[in-house]
Amino acid sequence: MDAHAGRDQVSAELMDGLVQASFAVMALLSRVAAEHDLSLTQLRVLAILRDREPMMAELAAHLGLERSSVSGLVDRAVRRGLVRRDASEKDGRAVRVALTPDGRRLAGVITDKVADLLTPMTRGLAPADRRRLSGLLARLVG
Amino acid sequence: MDAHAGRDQVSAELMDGLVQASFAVMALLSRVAAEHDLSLTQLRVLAILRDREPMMAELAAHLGLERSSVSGLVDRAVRRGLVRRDASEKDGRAVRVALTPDGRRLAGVITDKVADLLTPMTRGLAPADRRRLSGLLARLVG
DNA sequence: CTAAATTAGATGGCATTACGAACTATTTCA
DNA sequence: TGAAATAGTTCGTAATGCCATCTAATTTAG
Repeated sequence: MDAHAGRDQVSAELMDGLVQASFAVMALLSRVAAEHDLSLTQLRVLAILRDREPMMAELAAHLGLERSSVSGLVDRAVRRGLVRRDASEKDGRAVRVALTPDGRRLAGVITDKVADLLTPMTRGLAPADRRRLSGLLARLVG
Repeated sequence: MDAHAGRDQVSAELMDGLVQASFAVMALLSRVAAEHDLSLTQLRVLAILRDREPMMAELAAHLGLERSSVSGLVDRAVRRGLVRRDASEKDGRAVRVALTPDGRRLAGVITDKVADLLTPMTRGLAPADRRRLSGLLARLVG
């Protein structure tokens, strides 16, 4: 399409690949989330809490959301019994968010399901290519 | 964590890479969208309409949304002057959705901006690696 | 040591998003 | 022609996420 002789710009092909692959992955994640009556954000919360017990503000930072948005998010997760609010002992204002056993269980199930669904997406790639892709993506996000 | 000697499962590393890279790309897209007072979905609509003038139902299929969701989406885009609803001549019920000149202009600006922001993400990759990644992603989504 | 400023989080009001069910208008087909 | 199917819209509902505001606890200054 537009040539855009970009000095050092990402190529249109790479941009397209990244964007399309991302949408595909997000669609897959949304599907899995929906199967368990979760939003994508709730799914993210479970994933984040798998190896952290952050304060509300930290969780908000991880999610890239405002504190106020996370309040309601955590409310709903608590109502479902997936997440727990623990009062901090150091700071009477602060709250530590943690998975309940149910939440941890669900997080595991979801991880497995995502792997299940991601597998056919990578069908076209030989094992060596998968390893290559894995390495390249790691360097991309790292 | 869990070994899960998956017969042919996607590796935990690849899953992580794909998911994390996708979230990074989506965050970037959301940021660009927000800069122009658009939601991620509105941004997608503009991108889709760049090379199509679909019926409402086709647009819904592209987005993976219900028809009813797309009605409001298009309403708001029309109100902003980004998108046009053309009555089909073949079918008195059908509506063709198309970009207005303003919408097309904005779509172009956004594409450029996305390329701009994607570039630093790929800073860690040598040109050859970028091409490799591009090819691998193409095969992933293709 | 108290008063002011800061911080953590919650709350309320708002627009958007997305869904499903019900509705209208136009085809299509029997 | 009349019944069924189809294209979109509308309506009611829940969730998301923002901002501004509020409360309570903690720091910092004077």
